[in-house]
Amino acid sequence: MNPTEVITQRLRAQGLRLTPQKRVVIGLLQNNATHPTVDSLYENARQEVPSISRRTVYQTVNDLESMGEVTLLDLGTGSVRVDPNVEHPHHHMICSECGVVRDAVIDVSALTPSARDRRDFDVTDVEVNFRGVCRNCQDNGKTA
Amino acid sequence: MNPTEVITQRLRAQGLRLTPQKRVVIGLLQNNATHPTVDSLYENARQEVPSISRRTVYQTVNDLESMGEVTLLDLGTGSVRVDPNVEHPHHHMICSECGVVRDAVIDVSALTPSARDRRDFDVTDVEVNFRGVCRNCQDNGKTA
DNA sequence: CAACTTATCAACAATAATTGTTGATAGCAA
DNA sequence: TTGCTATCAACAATTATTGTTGATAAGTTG
Ligand SMILES: [Mn+2]
Ligand SMILES: [Mn+2]
Ligand SMILES: [Zn+2]
Ligand SMILES: [Zn+2]
Repeated sequence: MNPTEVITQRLRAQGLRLTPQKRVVIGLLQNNATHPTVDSLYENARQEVPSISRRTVYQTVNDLESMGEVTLLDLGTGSVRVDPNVEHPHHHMICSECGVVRDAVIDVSALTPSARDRRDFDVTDVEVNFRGVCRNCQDNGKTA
Repeated sequence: MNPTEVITQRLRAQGLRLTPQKRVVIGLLQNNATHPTVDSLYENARQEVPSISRRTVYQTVNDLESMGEVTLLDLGTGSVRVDPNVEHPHHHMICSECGVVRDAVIDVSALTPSARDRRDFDVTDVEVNFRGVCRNCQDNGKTA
């Protein structure tokens, strides 16, 4: 996502105002590679703005998505993940045990459905998910 | 998935019984490449067993998944899709407009995260989703 | 700075997919 | 046949997310 000053500009351009709640959520997302859920953003945001509601975090996150500042990932972990890394195309590794999501940079230029399949389907996006077990969960399994 | 007779055997081996409801759901899944939702299975099943409940369809589908006879796909379309094609590894094309899901057979052997990424993550499965617009939705858009 | 306009806040309720629970029933096993 | 136990299906609960709304507070204009 863009730096906070730029986002501020863009929000204003949309006719939206930069409230303290928005400021906090945006701050939490800057350089955040953890792919947080809305709920974890909410929990962290309340530390700074205790009165913030979950609804406001949803609103903010949806606004940011409309503006293209974040993408919302549905990776089958039960709830949406917020990804502020929209600059560098990438894919994901998802831990089946704990749901943690990590970035994976791979080349997908060779990935294409057969000509036959493409004839009836206009492909706009390719998404690769590596499913597996993260180091943490591997270690926990070892000691258990 | 296996032919109905084999599934029958395997159900019994699990201590499960082959009820009329299960029979209908299994029948609906045989050679079904539409990746139906549980709800669509339910709607079709009630035509044959009007008293069937949605819960029973969920139960049956979950039982079949535990037995490895189907896979349950969460593709971000709002509800789970049931895929009876477990014999041939394949991937999917998902229409962003209507949610229709089609099979796509591609080679993913070359798809690997960097050695660095794999060091901390034991990858067990690679999932490729082609997002786009199906022929039907393209045509509807044209005439609209 | 003051008045005005309007978006935002946050509480509350609604929605939708899925799972949990349970009394009655019905299908296997002896 | 008799009994045991899994299944049925109704009902309620759960969870993530969205809809609604009166009160508030932030921008804007003068
Ligand atoms: Mn990412
Ligand atoms: Mn399939
Ligand atoms: Zn993990
Ligand atoms: Zn479509």
